[in-house]
Amino acid sequence: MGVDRIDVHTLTDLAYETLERAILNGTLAAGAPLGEAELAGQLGISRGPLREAISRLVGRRLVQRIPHVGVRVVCLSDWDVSEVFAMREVLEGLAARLASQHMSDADLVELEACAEFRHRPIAAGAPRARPADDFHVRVAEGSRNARLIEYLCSDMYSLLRLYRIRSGGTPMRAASSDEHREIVGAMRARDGDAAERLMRAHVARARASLGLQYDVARPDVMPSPRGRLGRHAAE
Amino acid sequence: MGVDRIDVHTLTDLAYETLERAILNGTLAAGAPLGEAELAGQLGISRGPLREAISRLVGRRLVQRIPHVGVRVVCLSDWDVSEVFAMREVLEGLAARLASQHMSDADLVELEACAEFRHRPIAAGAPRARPADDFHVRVAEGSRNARLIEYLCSDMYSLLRLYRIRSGGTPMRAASSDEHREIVGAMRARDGDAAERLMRAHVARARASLGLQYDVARPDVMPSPRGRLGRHAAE
DNA sequence: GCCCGGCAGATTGTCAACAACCGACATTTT
DNA sequence: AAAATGTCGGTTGTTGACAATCTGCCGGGC
Repeated sequence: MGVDRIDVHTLTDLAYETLERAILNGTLAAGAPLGEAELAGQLGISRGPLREAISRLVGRRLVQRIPHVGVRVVCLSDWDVSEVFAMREVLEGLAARLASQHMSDADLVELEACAEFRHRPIAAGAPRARPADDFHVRVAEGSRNARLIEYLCSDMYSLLRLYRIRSGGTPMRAASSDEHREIVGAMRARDGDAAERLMRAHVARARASLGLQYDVARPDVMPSPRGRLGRHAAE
Repeated sequence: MGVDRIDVHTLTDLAYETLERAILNGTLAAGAPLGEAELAGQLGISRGPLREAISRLVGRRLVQRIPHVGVRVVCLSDWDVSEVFAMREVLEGLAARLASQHMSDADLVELEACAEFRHRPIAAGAPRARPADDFHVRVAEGSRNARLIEYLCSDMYSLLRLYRIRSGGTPMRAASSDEHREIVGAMRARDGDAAERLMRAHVARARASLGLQYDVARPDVMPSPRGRLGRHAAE
């Protein structure tokens, strides 16, 4: 085959990737304010590309910008996480259903091997963005639905990792691996309905183990912090 | 309750909103290339804020940027739309389930009134971004899940409208209203399971009426157009 | 002693100019 | 004549400086 196409990296791209990594890593804590001049100097670039990178993050809703005040990393409340879990439940259910149609038998064998490993200690040393040996990531990729993969792996898992960092380590339920194996069993039997049902229950139990409520009306008001970009969990 | 924060509009915000509207309107056709200098002059602003607005759109995946070449509005293939519909199916199912728990009886009466109207001729004169009298929008809002509402109404429906513009008018199925009424019936009975099931079937039928395949392996390769920002459906 | 108004400092928003790169055309070579 | 190569115009990427705005602090007034 020919040579791989060299992917040109503009400064904006570099800044974007660096910031994204820093946010998902925990280097930039949730709620932390981002000073443009400081960051630009730190990255060795001008404020222009940096602002474009930040704008891209705004579009992805990983950071919030208040005009003339500043930018800060999003801070997920328990409520937000609860909402994310509700969506994750049905989306992962869909992924499991699709995966049980699209994954080959060989894929499923590999998947079963991943059922054992649950989240390793986060933020340890996970330089690559998408650890492909995670069970849920594998199932998502097995769906063969690019948009679903993108949303689950790039948007949703990122947010949840952000939350886990904020609220300490991972609970790591013991029964998780068993549930994984059960899901794989349904997929091997090519039973999409069962796979979806089991996956939804699995995610629901994961949410419950976090002690998160659900089905409750949203308060809809948050006491906005007054002092210049609240120092929530920052610094 | 406190007062709503008055939202100051910076030039970047203005450009962002203008571009978003233009894209979802069809003024900027799918696949159309955006020249920075031209647009900046047209909006009466400098290239700086415009580029930030575009970056935000990149983050939202409404436009694509190729370094040193240019920016163009995303062009959804039938495949992409198929993928979106798969996600929409489960997400709207979730919305229906949640809405049947959260919507008041009065809300449901109003909702039933919306069951009749199906999409009016698009792009006619819909200046406001979120027509609140659409059945699906109402159901989404009834879920009381802010993230779900945001994703369905701002991201998903926008993309689908984009696609409808490209491929002519809306099919407008006749049975749609009946299915709507059936869904409302399940919600009035506070039967979340039935509401979810019916809504999923409803969306699935809508997809089928578009003649979209599903469950098929993705080709995964697209022959990249050669001429400087392919003139797909541009101009 | 507490509240209100103005001042200073810093940060963000915007702009115009410079540099780097890509696509297309004209030229040269086989 | 066809293919490869050099050059040119135009667009994008990046920078530094300037203007506008917000925050925190200080002083005066009640």
